[in-house]
Amino acid sequence: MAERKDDKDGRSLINAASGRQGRRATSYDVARLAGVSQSAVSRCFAPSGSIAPATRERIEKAALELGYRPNALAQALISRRTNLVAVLISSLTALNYPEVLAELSHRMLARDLRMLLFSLNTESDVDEVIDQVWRHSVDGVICAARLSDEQVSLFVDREVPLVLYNRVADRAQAASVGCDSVTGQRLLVDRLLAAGHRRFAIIAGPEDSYVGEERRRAALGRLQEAGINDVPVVRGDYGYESGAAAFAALLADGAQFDAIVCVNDLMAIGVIDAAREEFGMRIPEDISVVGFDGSGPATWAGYRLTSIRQPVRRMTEAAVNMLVERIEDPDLPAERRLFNGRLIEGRSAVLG
Amino acid sequence: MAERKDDKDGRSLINAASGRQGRRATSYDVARLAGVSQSAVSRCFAPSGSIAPATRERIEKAALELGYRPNALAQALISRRTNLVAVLISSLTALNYPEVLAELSHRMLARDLRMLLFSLNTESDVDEVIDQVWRHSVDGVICAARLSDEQVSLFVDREVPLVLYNRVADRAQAASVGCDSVTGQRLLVDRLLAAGHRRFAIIAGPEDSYVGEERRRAALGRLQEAGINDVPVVRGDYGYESGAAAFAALLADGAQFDAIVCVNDLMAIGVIDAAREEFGMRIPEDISVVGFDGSGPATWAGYRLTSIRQPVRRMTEAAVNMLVERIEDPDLPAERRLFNGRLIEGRSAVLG
DNA sequence: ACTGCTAATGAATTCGAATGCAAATGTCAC
DNA sequence: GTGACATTTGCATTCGAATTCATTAGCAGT
Repeated sequence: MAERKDDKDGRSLINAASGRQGRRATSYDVARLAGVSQSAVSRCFAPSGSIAPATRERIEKAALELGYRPNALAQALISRRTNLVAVLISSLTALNYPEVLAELSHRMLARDLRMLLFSLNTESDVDEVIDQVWRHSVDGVICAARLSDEQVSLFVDREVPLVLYNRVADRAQAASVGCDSVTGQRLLVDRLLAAGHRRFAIIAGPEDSYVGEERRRAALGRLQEAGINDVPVVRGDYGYESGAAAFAALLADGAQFDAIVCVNDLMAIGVIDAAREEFGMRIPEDISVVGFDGSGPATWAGYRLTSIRQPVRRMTEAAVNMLVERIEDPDLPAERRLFNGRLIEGRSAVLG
Repeated sequence: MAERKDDKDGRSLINAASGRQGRRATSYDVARLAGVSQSAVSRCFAPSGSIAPATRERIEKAALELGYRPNALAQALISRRTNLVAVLISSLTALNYPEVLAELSHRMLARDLRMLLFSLNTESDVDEVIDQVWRHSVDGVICAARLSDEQVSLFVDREVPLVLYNRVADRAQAASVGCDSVTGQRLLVDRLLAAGHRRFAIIAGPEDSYVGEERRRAALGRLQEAGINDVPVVRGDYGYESGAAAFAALLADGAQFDAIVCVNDLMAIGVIDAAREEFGMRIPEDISVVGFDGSGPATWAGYRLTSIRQPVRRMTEAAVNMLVERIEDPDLPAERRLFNGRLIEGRSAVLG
């Protein structure tokens, strides 16, 4: 033991003397310089530590001098709290993805949480990513990417708090936030009905997309309520090109419609561009187009897309809040928080 | 609680029995079950560990049974290697930000690195973020956000490998990757000159933006070579609105021009939309507009922006490579790698 | 002066895996 | 059978901070 201490003394003298080559200062270095024990240093930096004001001052002075900052790894290891949150997000498809990420990042920083980001694309990545998340002992996970029920269960079984963003788990129990598709599509469809539209088409997302299917069903449901059936549906992959392709497919099929409901903005933009540039149509005079998300480009003067703006700030805030609650009390039951989007009255649909 | 499904194969039963408090299995647990020492378990999972095949098999079986995965925190603490890379990125301004992030994420995952993401917006955040980065002992940093020279020096002094993305440090030494503004702007300006344009305007970025100023100077320089001086310059903030506003300002100033060089795509799109929708102009017939980045929306049929496509894949690959090299050998000298962008022949500029 | 109490402090232990070193085992040659 | 040698293995220590527990100092009350 004494030998160990001497060893440390020697090294840190060199460290202090050269000031350059050294490993970073530890709480022991600070303790020695301040003439206190390592425990005192730890307590000085802990919010609940009981320390005499004079001692605190000495320690803070020494810490400043050595440029000491507590090592997050060591803190995490002993306290079983990493302050890390894994954020899983599927790649670029969504147009509001940068906004969501930025909001999450700031809210998490404000809550003293750090973001471990994983961008998923191919299905094969997921299990590898989940393994990494597990190995890093994150305090929680926010997932805005497709997750199978088994994968959700993995988190539940391991008691890792999980909040799903804009999706839900089919059978497994998981907290989630979302933007209400039913009221959103009702606003959009009612808007189109009021404008006199009676012949609709829908551009939906992939079958395995939760929000896509929800929005498709909601739109179809509302149309059915209004006595409109046999609405043609084409599926895209949420991408710009797929919107244009879906539109072309509708035309090729000889479908009759003067209003198109797209389940996201990017496909709606693809539709508008294809209609205008490829087929020489005018929007909204020839066809009304509506989207969903209210993302940046949707508001551009070139599109002025009629859409549902997701309350991203409130949704991300809710996601982080729900996660923090579940980190502090892992026994909280699953919960789903649904927010209503706001109708953006653009010019991509004729006025009623 | 503890309502696990013991139906499958008894594995979860044992798992539940041994770790009923939810405590995850450690190398000691595995060692005990396999009848070996903790060291053996560690060696079994280390790439260089020397283990008898039979022992390895026993350990792997036990590990599987307990769902054991090495704790990244403990590994990092002892080995002084966290496999964490901090990525600092400034908020949503850049249109190619999602692409950059996705590419970085995948390349890092392939290199067994995890991404700690910080999204910076206000200048005030930065020091707080740098502190967090330091406390987490990241192996390196990739920065695509504004960093003062002092802040760069902080990383250099602490010997944290740093690679700057699309920016350089003024005086401090730091590795960096970028897209060459000079050749890029030369391509664009030459294209406009060949089309017969002689009256130019430039929409630049904020004065404190490195790439913005570089691109502004490069465009002005090339124009000067062609004997064109007195080019009006208006500054924007890289945002869509600011492009539109800058265009309106140019018109209000009575500037004479038929070609506009914007230092990024988003402002160019703002210009096009303002010209078309607000001022009833036709693009490119009335005015040619070029951008820089080659981001997604720039290729949309509604814009078909003539622009310089940054080789994002190669740039991110280079950034990660340079960082890994410097993690493995911290004494490597600073280095700057510049890539040439590719001219995208859009339809926002008249053909030559 | 002595008891009783609180606040401040330090020694020792802990988190979970990696590793230097020594011991044990095994292999082969002579 | 012995010695030389390579391969496995385990013990003990290490990384850096938090925390428990026991101790001490400080101070009021009687």
